[in-house]
Amino acid sequence: MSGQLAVDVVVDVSSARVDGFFTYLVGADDVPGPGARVRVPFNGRVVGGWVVGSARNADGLKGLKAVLELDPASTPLDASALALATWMRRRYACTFREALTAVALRPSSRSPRASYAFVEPPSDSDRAATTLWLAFAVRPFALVTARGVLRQAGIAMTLQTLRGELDRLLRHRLAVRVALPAAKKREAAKPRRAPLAAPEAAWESALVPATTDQNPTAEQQAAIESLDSGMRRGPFCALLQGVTGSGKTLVYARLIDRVRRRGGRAIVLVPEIILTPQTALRLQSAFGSAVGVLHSGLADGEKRRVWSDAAAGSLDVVVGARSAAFVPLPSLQLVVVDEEHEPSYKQDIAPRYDAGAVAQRRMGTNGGAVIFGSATPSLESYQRALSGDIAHVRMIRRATAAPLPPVEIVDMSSQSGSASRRPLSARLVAAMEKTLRARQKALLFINRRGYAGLLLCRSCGFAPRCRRCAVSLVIHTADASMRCHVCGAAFRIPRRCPKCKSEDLRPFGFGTQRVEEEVRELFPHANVVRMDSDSTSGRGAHAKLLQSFGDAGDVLIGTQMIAKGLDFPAVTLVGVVAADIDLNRPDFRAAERTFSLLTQVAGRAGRAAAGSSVIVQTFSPEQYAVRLAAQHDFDGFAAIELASRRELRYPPFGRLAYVGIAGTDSSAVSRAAGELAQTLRGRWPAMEVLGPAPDPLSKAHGEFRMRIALKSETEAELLEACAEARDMRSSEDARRFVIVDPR
DNA sequence: GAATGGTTTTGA
DNA sequence: CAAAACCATTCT
Repeated sequence: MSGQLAVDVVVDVSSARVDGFFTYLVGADDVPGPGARVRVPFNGRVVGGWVVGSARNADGLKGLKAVLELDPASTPLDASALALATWMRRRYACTFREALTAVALRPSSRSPRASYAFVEPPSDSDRAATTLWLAFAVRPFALVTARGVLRQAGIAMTLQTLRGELDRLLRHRLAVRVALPAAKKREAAKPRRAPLAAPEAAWESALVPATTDQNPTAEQQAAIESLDSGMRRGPFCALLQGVTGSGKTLVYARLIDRVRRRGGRAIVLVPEIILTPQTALRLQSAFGSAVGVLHSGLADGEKRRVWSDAAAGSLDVVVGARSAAFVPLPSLQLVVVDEEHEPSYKQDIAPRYDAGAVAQRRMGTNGGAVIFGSATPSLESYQRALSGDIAHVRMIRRATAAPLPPVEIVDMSSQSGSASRRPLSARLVAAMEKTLRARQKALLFINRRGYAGLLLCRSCGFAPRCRRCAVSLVIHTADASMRCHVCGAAFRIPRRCPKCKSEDLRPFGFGTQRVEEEVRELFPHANVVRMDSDSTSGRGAHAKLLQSFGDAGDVLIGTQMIAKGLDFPAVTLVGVVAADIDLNRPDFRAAERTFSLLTQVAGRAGRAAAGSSVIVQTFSPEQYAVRLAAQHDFDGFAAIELASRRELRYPPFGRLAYVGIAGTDSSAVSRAAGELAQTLRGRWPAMEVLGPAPDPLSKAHGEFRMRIALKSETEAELLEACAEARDMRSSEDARRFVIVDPR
């Protein structure tokens, strides 16, 4: 017996081709445990990696290399984190490494950038290399810097070509790759607390009149007792379905309080980063400094601090977006998923996990509880609650006892003549007049930013589209540009039609900017605030706009970012400018999304007292999602929607996955997609393989996109097919991505 | 993804 | 004829 030991390591190399672990030798006196972050030699270079599993005897294993070092800076993952990553890998058809980067605190995105350094002068004949040598003979340089120097010298080069050139220098041993010294790391940086204080204070005064020390209503109390008794019985999962304004946050706070008294800890997930401050403040009023905030918007250092505080046990509650589902809180006993129907809980890049499902997995294995809260649950959760798979607790009254506001539908197709080209109907304008005269506030919701959805040529029907993304360019008046909302490209608005040279170009379809213009014209004395991702780009801009609306605003115009979580008691009128925008999206969830959006927006009205109203403008007044949202009838809507889902075998009646194929060569993409679909059909005759069809986003960032939909009765079959689709060899110039349980 | 080694292409 | 381009294979 040699006594030599070995560990299995997942290398931090981003390719599906190296998914799995590799075995390395370790010294007997310095054995890294499972979950440790190490550096290992890999194919001629040094890469990071995670140890999975414990050390074992290396006898009989030949040709192994040795672990170089243990990363002292990172805390090892515990066994449950490793188990969670293992589960994610299969569940979301991602690589081991992708799963681990989600479960571990994501390594700094600004890792020391690899760069180059000369070791010998290049030959005189190579002009580019000689130029670089003159500039960087003795110091290392980065790719981008090199390009700058070359451009100065009049040598233009794409990064791609430059990379090739530099790689050639490496091959010829004239240069080496080095890691740039981590001098730019902010060791000496001041804590980033101060700039955060002001916006948070704004939230407090504008939006958080209610703390959690109010007395629960009878209905809230009943919900608390029922959920708590379920929680005490072991692993537990429940849907808390409470109408907008029913006071779900108070219920969460009380449950967390009980968990905490029993020595447990809790995570509260909210759908978006901008919603964390208000939730955190409410919980801080109850639990003080035991509450932490964690999301991807924090600076690296801050993130690290919260993460380690949580792991050390000095936090009892962590509030955060999606990624907070992984915080390593010891004795974690409760995860609250607020607004659980929100699609943002699904991560849209690999690993494409769903934070709610992750929470459930964590609590299922740890014996804790998950509470999904929503006024308009996802049909998956709702069906599970109906079938008794998870507990179902409802709250049908608002905590303030204010009634849900009446909703009036305005049929925009009956608007005649010039009125039909304006965003606001006479009915909505009249209601706004009345509201403003009473010194109350109005909120206008339109789910499209910019001025107009497209520019239309009246003589030939041509509408400019983004060449890289195949979507209409949206008109923005602020800088007279047309912008692609997929890739961000911006163009000047043409005076004449690029196709037929006609000058009769007209904006078509309304956006927030157009609505703002209209409102300013109609109500010149009103204080108008517009909130969309264009007006909230700066740090704290979001909170500042809300503050100013709360203080002196009359009309708030915005996209879906104003649909959630706002609580302005003075808002007595809510107008939905165009309910059809989401309804017409080519997605099986279009109706569900429209229903929930309308309900959430309507819920912003009259939270304090009676006498508020909601006006919904639509071209489809009879559509069931619109009609039933207006009647506040979730059950009625769900019954219709579930019946149609059942018929088409869409979730929750069967499992769904998309396999996407993307590439710059359109025919290669469709050939690869066709072959893949055929192979899948042959391999899985019982499974429904739909397509390939063009992805709803048929072209994005210059890549053509196709999509194959997989529908299956059983999870095992679906996941196996997904893993196969991902791993299948393909010689084509087409990349593949798998989305299990799309939202 | 990146390195390696083997094969084909290309241009003075 | 050798450098460059291409391509498949492998990584412990």
